[in-house]
Amino acid sequence: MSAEGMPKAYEPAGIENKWYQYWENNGLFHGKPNSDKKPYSIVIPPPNVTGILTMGHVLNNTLQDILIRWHRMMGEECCWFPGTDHAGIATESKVDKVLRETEGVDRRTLGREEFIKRVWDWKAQYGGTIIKQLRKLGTSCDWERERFTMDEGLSEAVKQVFVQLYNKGYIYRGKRMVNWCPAAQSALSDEEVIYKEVNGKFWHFRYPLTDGSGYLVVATTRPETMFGDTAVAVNPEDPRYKHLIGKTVKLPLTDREIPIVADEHADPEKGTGCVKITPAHDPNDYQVGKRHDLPFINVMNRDGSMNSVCGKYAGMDRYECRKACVADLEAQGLVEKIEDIVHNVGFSERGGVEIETLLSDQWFVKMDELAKPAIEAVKNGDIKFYPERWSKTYFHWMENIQDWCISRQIWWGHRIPAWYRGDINDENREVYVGVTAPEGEGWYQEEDVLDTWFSSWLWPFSIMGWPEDTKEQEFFYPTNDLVTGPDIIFFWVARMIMAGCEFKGKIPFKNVYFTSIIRDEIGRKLSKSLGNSPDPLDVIATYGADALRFSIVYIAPVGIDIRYSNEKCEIGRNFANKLWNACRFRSMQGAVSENFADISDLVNSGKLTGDEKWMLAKLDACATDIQKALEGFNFHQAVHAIYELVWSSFCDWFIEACKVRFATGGEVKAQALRVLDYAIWKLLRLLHPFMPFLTEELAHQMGFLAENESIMYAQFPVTMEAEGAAIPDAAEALELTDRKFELISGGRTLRLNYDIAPGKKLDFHVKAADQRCYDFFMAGSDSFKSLLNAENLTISLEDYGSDAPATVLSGGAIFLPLKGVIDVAAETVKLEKQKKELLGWIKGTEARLNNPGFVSRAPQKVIDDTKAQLESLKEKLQRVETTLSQIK
RNA sequence: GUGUGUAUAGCUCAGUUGGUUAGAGCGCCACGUUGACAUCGUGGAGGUCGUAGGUUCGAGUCCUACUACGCACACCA
Repeated sequence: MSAEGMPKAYEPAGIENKWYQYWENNGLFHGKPNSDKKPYSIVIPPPNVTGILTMGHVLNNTLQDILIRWHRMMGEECCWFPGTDHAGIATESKVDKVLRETEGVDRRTLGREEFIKRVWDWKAQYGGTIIKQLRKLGTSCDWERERFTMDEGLSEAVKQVFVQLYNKGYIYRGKRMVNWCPAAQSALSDEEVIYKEVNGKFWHFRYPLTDGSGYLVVATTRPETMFGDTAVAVNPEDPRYKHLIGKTVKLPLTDREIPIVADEHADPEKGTGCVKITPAHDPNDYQVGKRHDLPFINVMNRDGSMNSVCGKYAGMDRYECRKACVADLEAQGLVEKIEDIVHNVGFSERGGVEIETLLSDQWFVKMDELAKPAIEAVKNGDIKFYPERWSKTYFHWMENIQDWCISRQIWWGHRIPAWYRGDINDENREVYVGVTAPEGEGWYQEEDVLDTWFSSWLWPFSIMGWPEDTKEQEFFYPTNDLVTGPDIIFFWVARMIMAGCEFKGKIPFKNVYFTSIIRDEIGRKLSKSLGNSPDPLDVIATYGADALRFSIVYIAPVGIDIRYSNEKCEIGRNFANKLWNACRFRSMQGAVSENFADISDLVNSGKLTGDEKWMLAKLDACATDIQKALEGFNFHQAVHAIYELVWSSFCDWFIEACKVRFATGGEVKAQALRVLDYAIWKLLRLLHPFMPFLTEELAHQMGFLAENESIMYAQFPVTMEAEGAAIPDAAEALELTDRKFELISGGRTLRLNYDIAPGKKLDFHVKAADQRCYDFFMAGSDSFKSLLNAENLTISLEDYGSDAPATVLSGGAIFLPLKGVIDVAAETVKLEKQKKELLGWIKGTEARLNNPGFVSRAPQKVIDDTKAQLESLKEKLQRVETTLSQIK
């Protein structure tokens, strides 16, 4: 393709769509379970089916895509299993809301069956949004294997697991204190409760003693629950109240009489030392109630309103009732005082409303036995966490694990496979648990559905067809890497490990990489209400998917929160454009070289220039760096390595150094182009996992691939040594070329200091530091000269020998011969400053070497290095002094 | 309360098992556009590495305490 075919700026939109379609239509994402290659697999953390793509998804899926594309290029048989989660409560409330807004009906008026049908309809119409959006990002998921947690097969897995755990005695049903969400009108697990600090009041009420001898003052933050009080507790050792134990008080606003009991739970230091006991609405009070055999009085309806036991307050909302209670107590003179306090209150993760704790019949999973092998798997290193510290969080939770409340009083989800026979209110009615309904008359199914996570925890194998035996499981299970946010370590990661160990007898994945949390530029969480949550699709439209992917990894710090703003995507966009133009420049020099992929003959011929060896060595180092970085999940480091390679080493130095050789033409140009092509093809492959679209486009544009080939399956670069063509004298070429480039920068500084236009050709003189440098600089003098934009460049072992501004560097000194224009004063100041610095370093280094402690204790290598350093400092000083004396 | 993290240039962050001139990007300043790229180039300014101790021949790096800001869990009448 000619340069005319390449616009001056990279325009991603059309290119991205073109290649994604090509990849997907040609089945390039598909992983086959019976390959003789090494398997590599990832399961996607299934996004909510109602969801739309967020920056969090972008980060998470970019990282997974980097991993899978990298492994694919290393010749492994890769499969990334995608899908979505039915997200019980979230989806149910979302569809409920939509129905209310659009049709004016809610789920209750529709009834269970009709409502569920509507949810499926809704899912069919809008549910695929996030899946379509993920494609825009370039994710190479195996879409043929897309699954949904309520697909038939996955539902089967859920039932099997439920029955299996029930039969093992790990699942039980019982009346327990649970977290209740009045918005969803369902029980929640402990993990679904978020504690937030809120400003509240501490009300001190007078509870009159029945015998008329006064009153007790109890303090509470929840006045409305007083209708459920069945005792007042005092500490048995509390001298203030000891004599009252066994007496009763009259519960205000009711006509009930309740006992004063002695219980350790009452802390004399807290509040008034007297605590109202509401056993049906507080976990601690529940325990007290059990110890003292108190009645359990439920005072609330499912929606958080007060129920019939509350007399005239019945039907009021809990907050309304709170106000009314306080007002009425005040009127009766029973309010002692009201304090302002800040306290933690539990909120429902999904509903956002304050949760209630109340007694109800729910299904639970006993977790302690399940946890044991899962703890062991992380302890013994079968599963590794990155960053490693998350394993502490994991252990802490796992070692204190509580039973898991899995029943939800909603409709959208997997209905619990349990059936009852007998009166619904009979606690001893018959129960049957099985995959299918029992035979016989009179059975009716449990109304509740399962917690969403009860299907998600099976994801790594249910997605592969479990409980059927499938080739997918045989080949791809356990998966290799899991990439997810640390916020779901309990919800999902820990439970998947337990499920894998229990049902497959094998861990579900080997490595877990926990991503950073994305925040806005000033560190706030991204949220819709703050309006600081960028739409990734807008970002992709503006900057390109590759730019977004690259930038977000580039700016992601190691293990702490990411501060994101759209402007940061300029990093990736500019980088893409830079590479695009480098390739555009190359294509202007003529057709792609033959044998661009293998230059071993050239390497062995001994014809490589120093610059070329330097470039190839840089590529080697970068390939090694990226390999190492990705093996340790250091995405950030990998991206920085390729950025540095492309922009600095390749564009700023190597291409610039090539230009003079292109101008020379003939064999010189042909060799330069071939090495350049080799380098471009290599760095495109290095970059492909990070910027898939751009690299595919350029690989074709440049002619590295035939029309029916894809860079997706090109080999991920290894070092030239691994290719069987080690670069001769690579280390020396690296060192001496660096020195040469350093001298060139020095020369440019001289030019600027003397206000000489960059375009003006002028003479330079270089005094090489030693014979080795001299020989190397002479061999590469063509680019040396052109990079300096010099009219003449003399390289010698001699000083320039007259008054000229100079800079002294490790490779030697560079002089700018300016007859008569030298600013002696300025030069003297500059050189004196350098001399002073050098003297300081020499003094310090000598002091170190004269320190007996250093010489006797430091390793020999450090001592040798220090000595060598001192020598070079002294040499440098000498050159500075010589130059100084010549100026004067 | 327990655990855990962070503090380095104006901003956002790198900085290997301690090795002695602490780096990058952005921003800033100066100069530059007859063609790879102004989404660019060349050069420059800018940091006593949160504070105080300690270990060591040597500390941004290890230890202790403190300060500030996070996060998780627990408590929360």
